[in-house]
Amino acid sequence: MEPGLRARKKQATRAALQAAALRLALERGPGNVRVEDIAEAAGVSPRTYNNYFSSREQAIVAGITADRAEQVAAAVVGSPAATGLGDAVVTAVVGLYADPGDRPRAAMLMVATSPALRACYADTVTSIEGPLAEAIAERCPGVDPLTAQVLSAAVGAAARVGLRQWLRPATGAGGLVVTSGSLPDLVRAALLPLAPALDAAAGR
Amino acid sequence: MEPGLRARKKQATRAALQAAALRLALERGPGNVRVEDIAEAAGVSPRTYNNYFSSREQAIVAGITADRAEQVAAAVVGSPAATGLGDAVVTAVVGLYADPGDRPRAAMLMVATSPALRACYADTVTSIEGPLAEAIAERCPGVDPLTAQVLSAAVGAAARVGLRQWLRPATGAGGLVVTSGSLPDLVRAALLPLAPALDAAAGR
DNA sequence: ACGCAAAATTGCGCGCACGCAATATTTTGC
DNA sequence: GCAAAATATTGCGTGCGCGCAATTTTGCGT
Repeated sequence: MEPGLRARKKQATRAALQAAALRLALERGPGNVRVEDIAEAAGVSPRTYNNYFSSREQAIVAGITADRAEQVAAAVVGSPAATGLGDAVVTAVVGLYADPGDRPRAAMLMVATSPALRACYADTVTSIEGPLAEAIAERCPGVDPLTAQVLSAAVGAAARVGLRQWLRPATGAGGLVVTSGSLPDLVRAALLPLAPALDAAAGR
Repeated sequence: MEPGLRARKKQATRAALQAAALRLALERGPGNVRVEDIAEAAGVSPRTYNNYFSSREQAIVAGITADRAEQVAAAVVGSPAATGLGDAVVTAVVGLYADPGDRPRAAMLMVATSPALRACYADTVTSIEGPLAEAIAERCPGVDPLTAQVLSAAVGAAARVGLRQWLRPATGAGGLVVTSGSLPDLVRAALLPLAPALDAAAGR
């Protein structure tokens, strides 16, 4: 059964809201954009905005991190069967942060600047946990569903730590090493300590 | 240097706010308590409330989960040196959820009922991550600080999953096993998959 | 004891999130 | 096609979170 007019229109307005939010935030700065503005730009009532997104920042970051979840899940189930679960997951997640061009880079800079956006952006990794858990369960039919959930939640948490580390504005004083490498490397480093747990669960 | 009058008074009003919030929430139900009420009960301005807590629910849950963080950290560094890091951490965290009496149980029931409180309660485990990371670093001087952070974040995430599982209102339909055991057992089960990662990091 | 600087409290105003009920639009069944 | 059921959009009202500036309280040196 195809989506139907209703669902398609819903997706359309959602996309319009995301696009409008991102555009306005980029050209005015995130602090100078009210929900009213976004709603107007998308041709919809302010109240309707909050039917789609439950915070002002959500639409902006949603415009950046569109379909992370499906990406990771697909990468995990699609990785060669020979590789261990740890490698598969780490590679899949790191793949999300390979630099994809120029427009996104400006967006990331904006995210790094605004604390509210940082927080919201970190929260988006939560959205991958569900699909990732399913992917793990599918790849390793033997594991307890709860274990799969736990592992994916742990992966999410680790990714958040890596993210946080990357967009830390350089604390200055006490920090011994402030040089944060490239994002993918940082995320990989953050995920690595979890590999033993993943492999142990996979190996039963 | 002892706290000084200033800091002590601050702690006093914070405690008063927590107590008032918890009391009012228990006797009226969490939905029927406005910030204004809590502030008034604590003899302070509504604006001041938000100088101490940044959400309406925070004061309530703070009244329940007082000094979790120090507890866990102490338990980790204080556990016998012979036990592996995995066992030490698991035991320490599980120890937080040993049933401590009757008043807390009523409070937990209230938390389980209100979605907003559930979310806020889950967020509180985040507060243990910092101290836990320090404790891990102290116990195993060899490990990378980033690794310590990652592991404690993962532990927090796992604990959240256990919590969520426990206070799930029984989805009914598709759930094969809805019988959730006791909270401590559930949390232990959730933490167990991470033990390999902890031990691996500790053993270098 | 006194006054001054630091810090906490307070009032004010703005925008946001959301429940609720009314309204408009789409889908379904005939 | 068309009425009815299902679902989406909107306006309104309430409470919340917080930046800002004025005011009060606290701590300390002399």
